[in-house]
Amino acid sequence: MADTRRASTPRTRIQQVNQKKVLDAALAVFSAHGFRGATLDQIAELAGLSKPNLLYYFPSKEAIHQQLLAELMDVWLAPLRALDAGGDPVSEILGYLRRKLEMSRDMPRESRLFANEVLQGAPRIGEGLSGELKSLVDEKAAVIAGWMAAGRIAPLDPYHLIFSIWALTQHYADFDVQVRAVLGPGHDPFAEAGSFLDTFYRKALHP
Amino acid sequence: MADTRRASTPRTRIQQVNQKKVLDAALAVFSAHGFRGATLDQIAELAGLSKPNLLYYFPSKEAIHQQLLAELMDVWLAPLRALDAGGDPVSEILGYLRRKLEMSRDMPRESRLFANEVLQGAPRIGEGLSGELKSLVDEKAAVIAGWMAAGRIAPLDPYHLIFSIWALTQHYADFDVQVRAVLGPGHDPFAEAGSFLDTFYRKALHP
DNA sequence: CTAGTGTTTGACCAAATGGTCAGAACCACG
DNA sequence: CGTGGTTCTGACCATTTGGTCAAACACTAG
Repeated sequence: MADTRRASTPRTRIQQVNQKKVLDAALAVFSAHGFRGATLDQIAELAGLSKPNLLYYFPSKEAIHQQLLAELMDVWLAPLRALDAGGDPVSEILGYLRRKLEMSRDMPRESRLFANEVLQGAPRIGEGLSGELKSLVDEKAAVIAGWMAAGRIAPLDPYHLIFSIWALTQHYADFDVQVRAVLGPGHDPFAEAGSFLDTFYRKALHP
Repeated sequence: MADTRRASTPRTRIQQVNQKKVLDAALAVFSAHGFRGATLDQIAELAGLSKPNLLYYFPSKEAIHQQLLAELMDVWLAPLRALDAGGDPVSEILGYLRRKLEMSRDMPRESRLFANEVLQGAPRIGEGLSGELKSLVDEKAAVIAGWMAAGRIAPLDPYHLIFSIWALTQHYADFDVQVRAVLGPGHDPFAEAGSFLDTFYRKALHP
């Protein structure tokens, strides 16, 4: 019976292993060259599989890309989800900042995959942005606005405050080459960014 | 005699006009789809020329892309060049911020072209980053460090301060779709960003 | 062992794409 | 007018690339 190879439900150990190999290779290639710039041959070679074998596990290039983005969305939003309305405002926001920066440091490929997608107009996750993402941001922006109204942190547009955290942290992953080129050798961009951003936001948020 | 069609020295009015048409079309297509994602057919059609005719003016796809990047570099660095060591520190930095934000608003295609290039590891302008760009940043970072040492603005890492301005302003061009999706309709992202960033930096820079 | 299912591959295909070329059309100028 | 350079095009080409397929191979349950 035809087995509509669905990546979401691996049945064999081999399937599990190889699907993981493919997704990992695809992440590397897509994030480095963009969707159009990536080729199945590149992905297959990096995964250690033949191209037809790769296409045995995923129905198409599109499908691989889509699954990567789908899996990424959850991980990507986790730090913001963790922002706690009951915590201390400054600690919560700085904590979010720190978690996002750590993600840029530890998952730069994922960051670039996302950046590539949004740069090109988010053709494959447009709904994700105006749906899941917007809902979450609306919710957390309200929390932050509450803190501001209570005078616990400086009054700022909460949406753009969140945007600023995205921009500043993702910049270190997405523009890594540029940052390193400008700083020159002998620097740890992420460590430096950590303390810079901490000071920066601490001052900006002070009521 | 063979005329090595060099885009840099247009001889005829027709050459001038058509080269401009090509570059404009190419900017639109490259910035929207990345280098590999763009096709000569797309560019030719948008420029209103046939593909062979397009290749009469530029020797290759690469050449078009390279010229766009080369021309862009100057424009891109102009705002930072204008940062005046003799001016008032806060005004100068906020002025730089404003000029960069205006560039994001008025030249989003250029911003995305640049972002695409750097995202993929800056394969075509790597030297530009560690040469021209680094020199300029070194110079201006020293100026800012001077202001900080004199206690005229808060002490912060000047390099990362500059990075922060890049990140925050370019974000509104490069992630425009995301920003608009999250804000929903009825917003002017750039206007809001203008006042948010002004307040934000004013607080952060205060000694 | 063996049958049946899951896995892998070489050979192949159609479409897309960057680029070429010979010649036609156009245009300015003596 | 006509001549020489400039501009433009249809036809064509080689390569790349996403994807298919029949058949070979491997593994495991009975």
